[in-house]
Amino acid sequence: MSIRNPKQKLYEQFAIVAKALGHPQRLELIEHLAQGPRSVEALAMKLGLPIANVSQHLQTLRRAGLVSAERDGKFVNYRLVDDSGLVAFASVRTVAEHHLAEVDRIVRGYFEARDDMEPVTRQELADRMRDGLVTVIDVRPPDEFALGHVPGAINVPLGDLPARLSEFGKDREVVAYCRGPWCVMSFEAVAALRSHGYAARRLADGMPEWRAAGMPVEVAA
Amino acid sequence: MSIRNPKQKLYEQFAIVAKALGHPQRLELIEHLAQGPRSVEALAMKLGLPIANVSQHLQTLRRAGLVSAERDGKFVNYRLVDDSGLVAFASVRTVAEHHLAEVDRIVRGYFEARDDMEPVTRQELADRMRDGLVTVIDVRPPDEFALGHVPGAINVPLGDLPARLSEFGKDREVVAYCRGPWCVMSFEAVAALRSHGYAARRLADGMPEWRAAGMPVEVAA
DNA sequence: ACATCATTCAATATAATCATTGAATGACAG
DNA sequence: CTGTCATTCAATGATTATATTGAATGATGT
Repeated sequence: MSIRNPKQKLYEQFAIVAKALGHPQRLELIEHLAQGPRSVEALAMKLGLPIANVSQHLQTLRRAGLVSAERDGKFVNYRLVDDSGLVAFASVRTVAEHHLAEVDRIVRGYFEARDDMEPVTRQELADRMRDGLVTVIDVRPPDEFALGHVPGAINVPLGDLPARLSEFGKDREVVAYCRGPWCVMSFEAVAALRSHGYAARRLADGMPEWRAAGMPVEVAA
Repeated sequence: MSIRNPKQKLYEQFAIVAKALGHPQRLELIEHLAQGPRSVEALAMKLGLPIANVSQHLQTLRRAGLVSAERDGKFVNYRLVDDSGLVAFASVRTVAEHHLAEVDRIVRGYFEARDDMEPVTRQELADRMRDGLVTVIDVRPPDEFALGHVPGAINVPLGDLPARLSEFGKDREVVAYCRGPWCVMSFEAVAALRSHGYAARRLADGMPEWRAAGMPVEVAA
């Protein structure tokens, strides 16, 4: 039996955090919780997973200090304890973006040409919105939109997009955003818009990053 | 059989990176590689692990895009591909520091009073060194010291410390640093120095962070 | 060609993680 | 008190990660 010295014990603690981030569905849970607090059931619905399974993943995240739980009547609401989990997620994502060829391959699947996938930066979007040059659409579900969105953005859940194409002019660029830098709904929205002849691009990241950058956020009344 | 959509595929890629960070000994490997490139054997020696085991861990890190390998004669030298892996490690560490009680407990084990463990910041150390107020010791092994150290620091490997206590004056504060923010050698050095009546503190982080901050680095001739 | 050395590979046993199921808990409403 | 509902727990098999061993590979020097 190996004696574990303090160094190893410390590293084991760090590894607990990294391990908690090391499962695709826990990452998805973090992304959803970044939109706002949610009950176990709500999260299970969003991910399309059994409740017991989600409950266990949430407890793994809690043991890693990433989320906290608070009981509210029959429900238990989970939330991110602070931004540090998102920062860790973002830095992991950065490694994958820069060094895993597979990520490139997946993203490229959405677009014909490489320059088509160049996203709009936060600042660029803010400037162009001020000048009235763009239509901004938030492709998340209405409940997430209600918890906070880019001022002036229209809520067009991805499923509704085909039926609502006529709302947009082909002369104005449409910028789509959703939950985060790699939330695929905005990729799909842009791909759909383009296939119908609209000029469309993605915002480089999503709502939590917009909020974290100190940009104005509009909340439903 | 589940069909994996692009969203899930993306998250699986991110999870590969996080999973690679999710093992204590792989984190230790990263910390060592942050000092400079190393062969498999050299790393195995430093960690005290079988070579085949280290080789496999390194390949996990390579598949995650964190390290790269280059053959040099009989040896294969591994190195961090860039700083992004260290950034990810640092952000994972931040979560653990802030939210895992166990980390606090381990660190506290080295010190009697809480304020005794307050570390010296990089800038504070630079200022006080300029004024000639402190003795700086680098407690890493000589080979790591040779690859780059704080200018003016004395190399006192942890094992040699007891025999070399007389080199320091009890009127000058001694600042110890090693491989990174949680490299326990500096904790142990400070604890040892204090138990012999010296005024000692730790640098808040280690060599890689000092270098990354653009501070001057001295390399052995 | 041969021996040597660093590394990787392949095979194995062990351990940890994961998804699923059904039962237990804790809160609320009647 | 009873029934209902959200969540957690406990137990299970299935999958995956890990450590260990010994053999295979690839480069070097004689």
